[in-house]
Amino acid sequence: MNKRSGIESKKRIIAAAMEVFSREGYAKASMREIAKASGLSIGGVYLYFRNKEELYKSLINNKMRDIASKLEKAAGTTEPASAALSHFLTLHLENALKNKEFILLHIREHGFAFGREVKKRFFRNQQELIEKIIVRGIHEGEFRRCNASETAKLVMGALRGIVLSVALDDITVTPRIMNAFVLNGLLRSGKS
Amino acid sequence: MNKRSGIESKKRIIAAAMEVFSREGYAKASMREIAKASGLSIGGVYLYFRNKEELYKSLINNKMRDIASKLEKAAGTTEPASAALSHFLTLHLENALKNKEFILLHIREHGFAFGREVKKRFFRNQQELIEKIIVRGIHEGEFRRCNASETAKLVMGALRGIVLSVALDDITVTPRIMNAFVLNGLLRSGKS
Amino acid sequence: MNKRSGIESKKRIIAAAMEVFSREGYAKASMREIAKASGLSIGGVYLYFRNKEELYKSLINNKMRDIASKLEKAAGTTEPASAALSHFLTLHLENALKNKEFILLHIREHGFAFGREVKKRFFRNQQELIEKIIVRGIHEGEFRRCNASETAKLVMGALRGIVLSVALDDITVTPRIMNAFVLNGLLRSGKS
Amino acid sequence: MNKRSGIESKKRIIAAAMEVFSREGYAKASMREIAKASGLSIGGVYLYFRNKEELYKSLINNKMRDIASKLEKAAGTTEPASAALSHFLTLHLENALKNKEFILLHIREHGFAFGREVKKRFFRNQQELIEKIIVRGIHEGEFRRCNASETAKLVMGALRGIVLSVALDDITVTPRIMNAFVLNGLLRSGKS
DNA sequence: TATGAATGAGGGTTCATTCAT
DNA sequence: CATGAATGAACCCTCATTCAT
Repeated sequence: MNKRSGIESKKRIIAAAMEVFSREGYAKASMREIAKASGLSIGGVYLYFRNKEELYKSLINNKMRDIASKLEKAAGTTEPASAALSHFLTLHLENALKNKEFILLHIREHGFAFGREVKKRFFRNQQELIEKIIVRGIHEGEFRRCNASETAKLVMGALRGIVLSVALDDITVTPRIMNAFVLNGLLRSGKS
Repeated sequence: MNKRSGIESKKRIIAAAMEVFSREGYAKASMREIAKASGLSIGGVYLYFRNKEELYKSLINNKMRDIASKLEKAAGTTEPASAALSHFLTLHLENALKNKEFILLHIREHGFAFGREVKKRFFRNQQELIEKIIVRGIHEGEFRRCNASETAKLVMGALRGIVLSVALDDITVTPRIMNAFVLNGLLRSGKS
Repeated sequence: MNKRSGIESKKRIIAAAMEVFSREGYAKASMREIAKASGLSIGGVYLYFRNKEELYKSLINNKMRDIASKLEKAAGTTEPASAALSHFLTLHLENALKNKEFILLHIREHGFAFGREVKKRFFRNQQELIEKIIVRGIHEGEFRRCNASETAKLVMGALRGIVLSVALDDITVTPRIMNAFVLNGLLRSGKS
Repeated sequence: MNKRSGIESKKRIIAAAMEVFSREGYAKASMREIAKASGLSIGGVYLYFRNKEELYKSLINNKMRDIASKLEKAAGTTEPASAALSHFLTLHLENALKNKEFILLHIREHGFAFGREVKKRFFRNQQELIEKIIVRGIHEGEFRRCNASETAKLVMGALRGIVLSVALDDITVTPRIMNAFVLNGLLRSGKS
């Protein structure tokens, strides 16, 4: 009968749920464990979330919105496209390191029925941000001509994979090298 | 009591398990469903696999070996490094398309206790294959100087992400564009 | 969702478990049946006992302790050894009648892995109590000279068998006759 | 497809079943294990015994008959009652040592539905043999006067318990001491 | 006479969810 | 707001038994 404000309790639950869902995956995570980790009773958790699914969705949506809003800012600058892209990539990488737990959960349960749409939308949005930068880069003569939309897909995919490697396998990647790779590719200048 | 050869039954189970595990993930997949999908009774499945974990591991290991052996061949050629890499990337992509189901399962349960090591080893091996090509490329003057090991990580990561996007979001990526991206990057030649 | 106090529920489970285990033996007894007999749901039983084994062990240990403590008192008296032994035997018999169910379970699963040690210890202790009485009886000139330890084994064994007959086959044995048998044997005095 | 005579196979099954039933108890013993231990396939066992219950009953009955016939002979002698009883007890003890496995199974599953009657009959018969000896002993002036029927129960019970101790706890009991105990009791001659 | 693949009921156990307090 | 005892469906797995070969 620990009296706490509702908001305080809700926050504790969300934090605990993030921890447990990340560690165990949606299916194996148990409400009992989440309750214990949040210092509430089982019944207490159900006071704030109608059921497991809702708790999970709420988690995903909140985090997703947080991250998306941070990333969007980075794409709106007027600096040269190459710098903007570097900026964007670096931010993604930093974000991944800060939210390892979430990234893992996110990937693991990507195909999962709940929140599937939110996730797809997120990636579509990110891809569009990249595409805009690429288009601008080509327009301003900085980037070589290419199918911007297709290339954005690739950059997004590559970014995703790199983030994945970092989160999943504790691989370290410095933003500098990543940016160089995306901008220059592997070939020596002058070749094609 | 439909009599079938043991081998036939085992194959049916493996196919069914792949389907169900991919769709539901390890934890949510039920032996009942796998049994039904394979046209056997529950007990029948346990005739061929001691338990759920063993069935899963067997699945992962077999598929992994298959794929790895195919990919290894591609890296052993003597063609120019750029062609070899293109080759390698293309094969990975094609492989992903053919094994969508497995790729999904694989990523979803990557951090999962069973078979974790097999998976890590697979990626480490792939990364080494890439590194060799890069080293050769630099040596033969085709690739620009860079930290081969770090770059291999990036290429592997990027490839992984692209494959993931293809498998997860039904995004279409043509090998040609992917190869161009990896080799040339985004910048126009002559810039850095 | 009949609300009851936890203690109340635990008692009901223990009583039900005793009944079912005794009737069916450990292996055949089912948690489902125990649950039903205790008026709880399956899950309810698992609220109080982690698993079947623990429930069984808890049962055995508790009952064993109860019985042992009652019997120990009887052996500590200062009356003549013959009276003390009669006392002890009578108590054992009465106890058997009161705990028929448990005696049955106990014998049935004696060799059973769980609780095997507890049971052996119980009998060893009882045997030692008997031995002390015999030693005293010989010392005080009441009992004939004999190997006290060997004889204690026999008395314990005989007692065990008599108890068994009573519990298993609904044979009636009066303490008076039993005591006479143990003290006098079958031969007429003066013979050997 | 090992060709063997039917009788040979049946014997092998019975031996294997005795071993497995004794080790595991009826409920936990599995037909699979019995089959394997007898060197036959599962189906092979079912060729000789309609089901598990029948196999068990067959086992019990056979062994019971064997043992009973051996013991009956000992009770028919014309020697003095005390010698006859000693003889009888000794035989029981020797028999127990030779058939430890079976004794264990027998006690464990005594209350078990199948074969319960056979077992009761066996003990009733043994008890009657003892009673006859006691009646004769009293008649011939060798035994003190007592309720022969009640005392026979006790002797049977005691014997059973001693046999149990020997089989269950690997306690060693010499026939000499056991006979002395049963005949003389604990008190010094001359007392009562 | 013998095999062993196949079946499916049933057993132990977990866990999301409810509700009286 | 909060608790935690209680429920019961569903899970993994075993095993007696059958039957095509």
